[in-house]
Amino acid sequence: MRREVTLRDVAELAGVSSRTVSNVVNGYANVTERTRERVQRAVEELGYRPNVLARNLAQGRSGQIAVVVPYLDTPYFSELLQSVIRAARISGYNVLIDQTDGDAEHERGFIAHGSRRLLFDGVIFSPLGLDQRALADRDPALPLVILGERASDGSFDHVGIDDVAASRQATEHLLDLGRHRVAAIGDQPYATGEAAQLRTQGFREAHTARGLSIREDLIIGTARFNRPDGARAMADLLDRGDPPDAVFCYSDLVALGAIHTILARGLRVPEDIAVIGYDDIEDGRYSNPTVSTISPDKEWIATTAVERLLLRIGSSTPPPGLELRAPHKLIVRESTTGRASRP
Amino acid sequence: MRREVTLRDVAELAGVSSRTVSNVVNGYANVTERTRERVQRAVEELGYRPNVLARNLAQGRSGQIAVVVPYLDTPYFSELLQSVIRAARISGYNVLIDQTDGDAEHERGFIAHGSRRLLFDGVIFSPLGLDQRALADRDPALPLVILGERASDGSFDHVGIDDVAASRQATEHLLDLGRHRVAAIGDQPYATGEAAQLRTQGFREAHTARGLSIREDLIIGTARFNRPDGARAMADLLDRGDPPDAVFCYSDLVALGAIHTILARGLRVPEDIAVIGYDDIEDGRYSNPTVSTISPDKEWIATTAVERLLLRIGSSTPPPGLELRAPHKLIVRESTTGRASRP
DNA sequence: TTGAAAGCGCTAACAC
DNA sequence: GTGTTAGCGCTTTCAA
Repeated sequence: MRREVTLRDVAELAGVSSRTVSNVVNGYANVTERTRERVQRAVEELGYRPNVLARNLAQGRSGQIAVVVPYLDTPYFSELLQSVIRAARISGYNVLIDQTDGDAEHERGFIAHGSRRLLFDGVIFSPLGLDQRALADRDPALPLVILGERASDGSFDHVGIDDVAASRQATEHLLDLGRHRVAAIGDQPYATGEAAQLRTQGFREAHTARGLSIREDLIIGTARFNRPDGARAMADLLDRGDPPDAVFCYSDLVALGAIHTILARGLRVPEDIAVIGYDDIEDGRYSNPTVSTISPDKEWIATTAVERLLLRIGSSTPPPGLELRAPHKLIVRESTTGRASRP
Repeated sequence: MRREVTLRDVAELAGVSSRTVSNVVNGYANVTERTRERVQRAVEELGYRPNVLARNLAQGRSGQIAVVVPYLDTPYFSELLQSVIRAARISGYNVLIDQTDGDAEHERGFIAHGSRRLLFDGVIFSPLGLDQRALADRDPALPLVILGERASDGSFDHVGIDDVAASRQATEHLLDLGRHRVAAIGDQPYATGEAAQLRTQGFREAHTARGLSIREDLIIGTARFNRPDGARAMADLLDRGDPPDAVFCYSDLVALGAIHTILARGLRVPEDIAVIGYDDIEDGRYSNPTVSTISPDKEWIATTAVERLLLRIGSSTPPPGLELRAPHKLIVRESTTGRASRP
C-alpha cells in the first residue's frame, strides 16, 4: 500500500508550511483567501484527508464518547441510544457503545483509571452491577453522566425521572380502578437495586396515602427487567392461589411477560387482572392488549445527558454535579381500562 | 492536571530503555525474567498505563471495529449487536456503533475514503440506503463485511440467510394451512429494496410450485419494516374489502403491527387471518398471539461476521469475498396454528 | 536480550 | 498571516 498523503505533502505542493495547511483544514481564522484557495486546491489534487489517529494524539482527545448500558436489546435502552447517537453526532462526536450485561467488573473497567481511558472523552453510563460506593471510586478526571438511579455525589451529573413519584402515580391509577389486591413485580432488595427500590417505595406510598395496608407477599422480586422474568414472576404469583387483581410491573417488558402468563392461564386482562408497566416502549403500543405505562421523556434524557457531558468535557473546571429530573407521564391503555369494543 | 506517567518514566525508574518496557507491557517474548520483574515493579509504583491514542498512531490501527445499522431500536439489530459486541470484545476489539436511519449519504460516509476512515480497522455494515453500485464505489482498502442482502462482488464478505428459500418456506406454511388468499406485506420494488424483493420472490415461488396464481394486489409495499408500517399496510388491505385469509410479513415487527390492526377490527388471528413474520425477535415469543416466524441463527451471523472481519483486518493479502449462508428455521406459533386451549 | 533513535502525522507555542 | 519546530507517547528498525 502506498504511503498516505500527509499534511506536509500538501504544504509542499501548495508552497506553504504545514502549520498553514493545518489552519486551513481545521477552518481556523487567520488565513488569507488566496492561501486558503491554494491549499484547498493542493488538498484536492492530492486527495488528502487528515489522520484522525494523529490528531487524537496531538490533541490528547479522541472525539468519542462512550455510552455504557447493561443490555442493548432492552428496547428502553435502544430507544434511548438512538437519541444519544443523534445528539452526539450533531456535536461532532462518535459514540462508542458497550453493554456490560450488568457485570460489575466490566462496568468498573469503564470508569476506572484504566488503559482504555483515553479512548473516550467522557462516558454516559447506566450502571447495574455497581453500587454507589463502587461508583465513587473512579477516575475523578473522567467526565461522567449517570442514567437511572444513582444519586449524584456532586462529581457527576445524574439524569433520570422521579421514580418514586412515577411509581406512586402508576399504583394510584390501579387503586383508582377499584382494585384492592395490587401486586408489584420487579423489586430488587439489594445494594445495586436502587431503581427498583424507589419504585417499591412509590408503590408503598400510594397505599399508605390512602390508608391501605400492603400485602408484603404481593411484592415479587425479579433478577432482570425482561419478559422471561416477568412471565415467571407472574406464574409464581398465580400458582399461590388468591391471585392479585392488579399488577404494577417495573418495566414494560416485565408487564408483557406477565400478561403473557395471565392470558396463557385463561385469565383476562384487565377484567381479571389489570397490568401497568414502566418505560413506554413501542411494544406496549401495539401489543394485545396495549399496555398502560409510565412514559419518561427519553428524548429529553438523551439530549440532556449529551449536553451535560459535552459541557463537562469542554470545561477545565468541572461544573457541579447536577440532579436532573426528566418529565414523565402516565399513559393509560387497554391493559388497565380495557378496550371500547373488541371481541 | 499533572503530567501522565509515560513509558519513558517507567524506563528511567527501572533503569532500562523504553523499548524494553514496551516489550514487557505488550507481553513480547524476549525479556529476561529479572528485567521483566523490575519493569513490572516500576509500572506499578508509578501507576503507569499505556496511552491508547499514542499506540494507535504508532501502529496505524485503532483497535476498533464499526458496526453500522440503519436502526438501533429494531430488535433484530439490537439482538444481533449484542452478539457482535461480545464476539468483538473477546478478540480485544471495541465496537463503535452507528445508525444511519437508512440515509444513503450517511452510509457512504462509513465506507468511503473519508477522514473517519482510520477510526476503525474494519466495518460490519447493514446497508439500507445504498444500492449495489454505490457499495462498489468505496475505499478498497477497508475490510468490510456486509449483513443483509447485497451480493458480494468478491471484495467483501456477505453474511445472511437464504431469503428466497426462507420466504418460500414461510409462504408454504400458510398454504399448507389451507389458506388461499395469501397476502405479502413488505415489498420494496426499488434499487435498495433487494432484501424485500428476495422475499417477494420466495413468496411467488411457493405459489407457482403449487400451480397457484398470485393476486398481485395482495402484495403490499412498506417503506420500513416496523410496527406502524405493518399496521398501516394491514389497514389498507382490510379497507379494500375481500380480505386475505393469511399474511406473510417481511419482519416480525410488521407482523405485530398487522396483528394489532386485525384485532382492532374485531377479526381473529389465526381463525380469520393467519399471520407469519420474519426474524424471530423476542417480542413474538411473548405477544398475544405468539408469532410464527422465520428464525435466522443470529449468533451464527454475528460471530461469523466478526470472525471474517478480523481475518480481513489481519491479512495483508485480502481473502476472497465469501457468500456465507446462516442457518434458519421455521418456527410455528399461535399466529398461524392457534392455541390448544385458551379462552 | 537490550539500547538508541527514527518515525507515526498532526497540533500549537513561539517567533517573525 | 505564516513559518519553524518541538512535542504528543508509543512502536519498531537497526545495531550492539
